[in-house]
Amino acid sequence: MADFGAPTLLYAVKQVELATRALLDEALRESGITALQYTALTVLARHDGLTAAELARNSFVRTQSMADLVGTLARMGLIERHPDEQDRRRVRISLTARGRALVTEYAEPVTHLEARMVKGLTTAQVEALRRTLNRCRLNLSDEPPH
Amino acid sequence: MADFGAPTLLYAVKQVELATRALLDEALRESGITALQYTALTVLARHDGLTAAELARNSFVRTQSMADLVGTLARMGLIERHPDEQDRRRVRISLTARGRALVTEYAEPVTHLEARMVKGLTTAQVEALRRTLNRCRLNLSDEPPH
DNA sequence: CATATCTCAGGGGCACTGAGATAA
DNA sequence: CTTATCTCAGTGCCCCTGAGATAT
Repeated sequence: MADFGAPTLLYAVKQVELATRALLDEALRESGITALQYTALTVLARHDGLTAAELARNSFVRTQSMADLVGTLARMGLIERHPDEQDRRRVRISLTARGRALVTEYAEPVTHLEARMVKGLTTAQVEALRRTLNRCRLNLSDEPPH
Repeated sequence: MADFGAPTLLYAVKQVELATRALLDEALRESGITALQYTALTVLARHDGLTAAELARNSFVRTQSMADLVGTLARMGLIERHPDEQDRRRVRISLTARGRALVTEYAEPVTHLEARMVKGLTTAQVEALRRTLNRCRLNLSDEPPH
């Protein structure tokens, strides 16, 4: 495939993300959920009881946007919402058995996709990529000086 | 900001892309275009005369999706479409003066955003990131063996 | 009162499928 | 006839703004 120039790192990141999203959407098509919805499920699998607002902040989107996504997953029966007894503004989110099964079912294809992405790179290069990306994320999360 | 776990590289890439998209959308808000539209304009700035189908393949989306985006940019007066004389199925796309001016106007903020992202990294680390991301993109573009 | 969470209503961007016209 | 490009029609997800209810 032609590469129409990747002059900036921002563009390079975007391109890799576009490619992974497309391939992940394709792999998930039969399940009826999108790449973004699957990603949200994996976050919940690792952090049971998060609220929609917490998920939103983690994903750099507005609370309302995350509420849409959460509502869709709830309608699909993949997550459950329970009011927090201590702070009744909050609604904590948990995976259902079906949601957990779906995450497990696609763990292997996702691992395979990631292996394809880093093919030909050394272990040291992969670890450097991971560390660097995490650093970039932190840099972008920081409040800019004012 | 809390980091709800980044177990996979796919997730780390997604997180960085989400953060950059959010900040770029914010910077571009006054201009009335989105981060994705701006990215398309920068690609056209560097590769005048591409067709919508070529842009689509480069962005891992369907021709129809790119046609929507191109139509929006044309309605805004940022690009122009000209039929190809040699192959009259093709419609070649060029930036208008206004489109070119917009790309130029935001070049500096985009550079600043990228500098913020890589703050604290060495030149060698930044170059390794660029090379690794480009390799990942190529790995994902390759047709998988069948 | 100020702040945080959640919800509702509305709008637009962006991706998809499917089908059709045109041209190589 | 097959293939590639572009367009139209319809659908749904995702993200936004703005406003309002509820709880801290």
